[in-house]
Amino acid sequence: MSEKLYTPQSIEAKWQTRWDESGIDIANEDQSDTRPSYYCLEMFPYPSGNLHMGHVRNYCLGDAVARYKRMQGFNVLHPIGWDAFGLPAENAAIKHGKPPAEWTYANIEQMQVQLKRLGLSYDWSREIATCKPEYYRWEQWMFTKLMKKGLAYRKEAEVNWCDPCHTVLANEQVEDGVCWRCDTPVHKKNLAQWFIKITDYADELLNDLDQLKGWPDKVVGMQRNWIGKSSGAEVSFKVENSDEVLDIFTTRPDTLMGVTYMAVAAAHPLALQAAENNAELAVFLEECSTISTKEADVATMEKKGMALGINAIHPITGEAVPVWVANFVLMSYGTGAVMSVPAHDERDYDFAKKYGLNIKQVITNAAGDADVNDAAYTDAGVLIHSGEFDGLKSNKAKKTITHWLTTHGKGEQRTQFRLRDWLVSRQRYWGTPIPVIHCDDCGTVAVPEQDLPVVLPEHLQPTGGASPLADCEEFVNTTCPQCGKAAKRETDTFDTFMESSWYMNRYTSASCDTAMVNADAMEKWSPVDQYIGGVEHAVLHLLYARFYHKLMRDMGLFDGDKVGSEPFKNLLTQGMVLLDGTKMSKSKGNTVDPKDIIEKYGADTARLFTLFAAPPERDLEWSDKGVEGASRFLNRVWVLLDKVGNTYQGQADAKTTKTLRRTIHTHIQRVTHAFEQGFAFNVAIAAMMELSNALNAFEACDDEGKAVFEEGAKALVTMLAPLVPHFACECGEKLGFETIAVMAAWPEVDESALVQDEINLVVQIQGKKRGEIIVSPDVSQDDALLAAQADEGISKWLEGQQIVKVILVKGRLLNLVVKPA
RNA sequence: GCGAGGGUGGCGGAACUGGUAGACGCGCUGGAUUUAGGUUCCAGUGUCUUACGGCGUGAGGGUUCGACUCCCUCCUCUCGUACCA
Repeated sequence: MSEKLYTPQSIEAKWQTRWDESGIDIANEDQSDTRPSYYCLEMFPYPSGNLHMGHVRNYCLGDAVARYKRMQGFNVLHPIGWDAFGLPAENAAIKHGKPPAEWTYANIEQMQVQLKRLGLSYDWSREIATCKPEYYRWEQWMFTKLMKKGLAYRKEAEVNWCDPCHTVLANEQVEDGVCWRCDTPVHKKNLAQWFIKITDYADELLNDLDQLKGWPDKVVGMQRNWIGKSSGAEVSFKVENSDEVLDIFTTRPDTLMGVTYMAVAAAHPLALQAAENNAELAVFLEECSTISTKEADVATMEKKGMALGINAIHPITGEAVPVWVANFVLMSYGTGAVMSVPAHDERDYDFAKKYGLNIKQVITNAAGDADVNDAAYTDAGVLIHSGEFDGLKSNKAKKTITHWLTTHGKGEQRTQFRLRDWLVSRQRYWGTPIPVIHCDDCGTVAVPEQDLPVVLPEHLQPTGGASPLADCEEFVNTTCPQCGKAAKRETDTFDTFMESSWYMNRYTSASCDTAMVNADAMEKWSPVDQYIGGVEHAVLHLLYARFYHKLMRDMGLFDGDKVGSEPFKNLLTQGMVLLDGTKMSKSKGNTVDPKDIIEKYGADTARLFTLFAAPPERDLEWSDKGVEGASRFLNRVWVLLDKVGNTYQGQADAKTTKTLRRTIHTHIQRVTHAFEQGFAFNVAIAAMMELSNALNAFEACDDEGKAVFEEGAKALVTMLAPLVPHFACECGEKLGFETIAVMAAWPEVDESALVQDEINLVVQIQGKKRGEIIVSPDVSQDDALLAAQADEGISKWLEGQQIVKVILVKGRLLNLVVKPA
């Protein structure tokens, strides 16, 4: 018995070696290759050292796509690399006392082996690691160009600061408001930081979303909301007894007459100034500086505030309204100040109630009976208590009031984006050095192109305190490229989203050492035809990558007309891998190690299960029993192939043979359709299982039967090839395929095999199924009705009833609407 | 808080543009093979009901000849929320 079983351990290595030797996974750059090109990309991994099930799922999906497209006749680019900079390497370095570089390179080596065991068809000749100077030098080059264009600039921004550790903490390193290492409360601190002006591209990033027909609607929607274009007015409030002006943005200028106070951020200059001779206020501002910088925390915390003791002058009425500081106003958003209209904004309403501030209703509903006694009235409506603007509807009032402000020099119509400029500097060691030199005389100077790359020293050891780069004299000390005097290098590094924002383009030209990308290669491969990765990247990574692609285009690195302005044509966002309903994670201890599964069942079983257990975009619940089921299926197919060429004593007459052939071709059609419709591999596999079951139930008793059975077996093996490539190759060899199964042509549907002489037509009465009739596929409504009335099981439902309506859905059902006669 | 997505048997899921709900797999039950266990094979398996049949896709309402599918209200879970990647 065991001899009959398929043994993955012995065949998987064999086929992996053959694929390697034949070079079938290398994307062909040869001009003479006339196949259309197809670029399939999975989000590259962070080299944590261990391949987890999330990776396995991601790469099995991508490999199935890449292999399917090769079989469809495409010249496929399917690259892999490493997103190698980042915080975890520094954490590991602190823990193990080894430099992050050492840890990272060792992990990459380990994960290469793990990936290869899965039998993924990668073009390893294009492998990149973002921590290598030959990669990040182009990122540095790009940044210096952006500085020249004025698209990169320096500005103060808040960071999480830990005093004892003397370092900036990532949000992830702040746990319940204290430092993860020393438990000291974290507070905010301002630091000069580098930004890239993504807001200059906000409109294009928004408009080009319309091009992304191959993206899930949800991702497009999330990006649209993230960019958050809104129109409204900028309004200037004079500060009483001062030359200062408080500028605010509002989407509701129609409620301007209802302003009863102003709110500014704790870090706002007006607040800081007022606190200088107000001890109580200073304490409050200090308290505000300890709250989280996370938007979710800011939005859900208790709203607190304090009067600054100064007033602003209402631009229209000239009345004085008090200026408050409020912990929910963010300095990083807009101007760090807002006008407050408690009558028509929920948050302002709650705040006003809490602190006894005035509430002035200026909008009412059409009936004129809306009140604000218990809650804010936030809908649009008609203006009241608004002087000359009374009686205007909200929409009209927005324009009228904005116009009034404009003509009086106190404001103007403005478009505001929720999107903020991209803060790209990090106060960390393991990242791309920002290519800038600080000179006492010349200021901030970009490193000239010929001096790039600024190479990160890889031997340094982080301690958890300040970046070791700052203490590395041979790195820090340099000369000013402009005046030649002694100067210091910037010791901040780039956000790792910088590296992952352009890697998809670098793969097209991985070995190019004269430019960031090669324009011809970009034309051949870009944009990515199919991008696959986790939905957690729906906004940040995917937005930054879209932005970067446009930056590269505008830098003239490729022809935008030929390549296009978007880097990813189609996007598949895969779900997470769960165990017992929660995400598999090391910290929770609910992981399944892919290595164990591969050792026990083979890579193909692991691949088959992850593709079968859930649709790609949904979360996948891990099931050991399900894995066994996948393994059983492969065994059943393996045994099934022994029947090829054999004749049995069955009753497979001509009709049964014809039915089998129809089944084979409807299933080729269904599998192909499932592949084409969003890569629904789970549905495709179910259809292949059905085909396998149908073949298994068939016993050929003549040559015709044998031939059809063989046709079905070959189609099944061919369609399995993108999913379980080792298994399919071995089966293909067994069946005498002319080429190895993974290079075989995808089976084609023979339309003539699909034709049916008669079908089962469902008969419904009042929409409920009451029976079936056997009719010709193109039966007329009248004939179908006669056949239904002639059927005993159906006609009993028609006794004493009058048929008032007949609906025939061709090939599907007949519905009779009746009423008592 | 805000933004987005999901909820179908005991479980994972299927159902083309509104047209037979539960394909396929897991589990379970019974049987065959086996000294036994495992494996493998065969049959059954939404639920209530003796049956006829009724009821069933998170809850409630609506549109329709017909609703898992479209509309409204609500509940709930998941993801993102800008220094994790």
